[in-house]
Amino acid sequence: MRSELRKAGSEESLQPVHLQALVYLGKANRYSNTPQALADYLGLTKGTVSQTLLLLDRRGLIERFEDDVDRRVVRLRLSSAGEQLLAESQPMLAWQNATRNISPNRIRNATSALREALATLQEDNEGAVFGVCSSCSWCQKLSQRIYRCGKMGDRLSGPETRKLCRIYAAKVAESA
Amino acid sequence: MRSELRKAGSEESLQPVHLQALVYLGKANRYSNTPQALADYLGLTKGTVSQTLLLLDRRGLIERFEDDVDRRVVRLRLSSAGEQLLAESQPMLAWQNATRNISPNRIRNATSALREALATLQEDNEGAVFGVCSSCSWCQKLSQRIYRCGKMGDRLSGPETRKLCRIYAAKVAESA
DNA sequence: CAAATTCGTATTGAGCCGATACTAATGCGC
DNA sequence: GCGCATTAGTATCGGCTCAATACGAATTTG
Repeated sequence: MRSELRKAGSEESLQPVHLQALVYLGKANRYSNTPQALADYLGLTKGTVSQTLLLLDRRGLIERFEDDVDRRVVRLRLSSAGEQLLAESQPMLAWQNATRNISPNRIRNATSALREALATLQEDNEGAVFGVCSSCSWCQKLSQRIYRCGKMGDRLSGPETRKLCRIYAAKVAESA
Repeated sequence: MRSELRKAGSEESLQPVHLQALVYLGKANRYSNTPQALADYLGLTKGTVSQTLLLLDRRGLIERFEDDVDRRVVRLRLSSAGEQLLAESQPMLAWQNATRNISPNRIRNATSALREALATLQEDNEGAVFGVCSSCSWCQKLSQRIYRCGKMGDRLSGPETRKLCRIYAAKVAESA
């Protein structure tokens, strides 16, 4: 994975951590597109992440804009150049390819086991727990296409419930 | 994982990569305890790894000695201090704990799927393929406790067949 | 409104990392 | 035996990540 990331990044002369940041920003929902959330996700300090974002901004790969409500926080978004770079280099593609010889069923089973292990690991670490809305205990389905976050009280579109959130709360009573 | 490794290392003021190197050296068999093998394993250049080893040597965590046959190669071994540090910090312990709520059967299935994905990934990368002797196609069982590496022609003890090898060749005909 | 807290930034220093150049040992062809 | 290419490892240099610290600005609390 280290080699893979370094190779993918070197073609654009980006460091591994820059690619990881871009990947994250491409998946972060409205509650999670801030420098602090990215720092929690990457396990780095906010100062370090601030430097990373400075670089990505200079390269025109992300856009930064103020939050309307709390004018301290900065919202982050992939620029079109950033999305294009991500689509071209596809750092995760190698992993998808690596599973081509494995049956979908085994992949599903392995994925769910790993997801559980990750949740436990994150809890042990008392670190931020990230997850997608669709498996979050706060997520409510209002109608065919409208969801709602019970924690924040906002309505969410279907696509947004497939994004990554920093205030994720795992559903309990999964397995013994 | 990044946080975990950084935290475990910071207690000894070691960087993540240093711990990874120690973990590797604790698992590498007689064909794989060289700087070059470590570089392949970590996906770093030999020059970079040379620096890492210099540091680990200064700290007394590893021992370096010449190979008898080829006097260019350097053999690496954990010192007792290195083994102790590894046993205390146990960078992998967090992962084991994270799987405590998952049934052994699911863990086995997930592990085998991941192992397959890793092999495919390594082949795609044309990188070094590492694996343990027990699942290597070169490994022959001579008797109850004696094995043999068909590639190198050496006899191997039972414990050694559970170590990590750089000249690993995956068994074919596993699944479609 | 003052104090404490939180989000983000700027700066500094330690140290990883790759690139390059180098030495030394081995193997190949003669 | 004697060049030539190859391989294992080291030394040096510059770019850059990263944590620590300090700071400014906005928000919250009492």
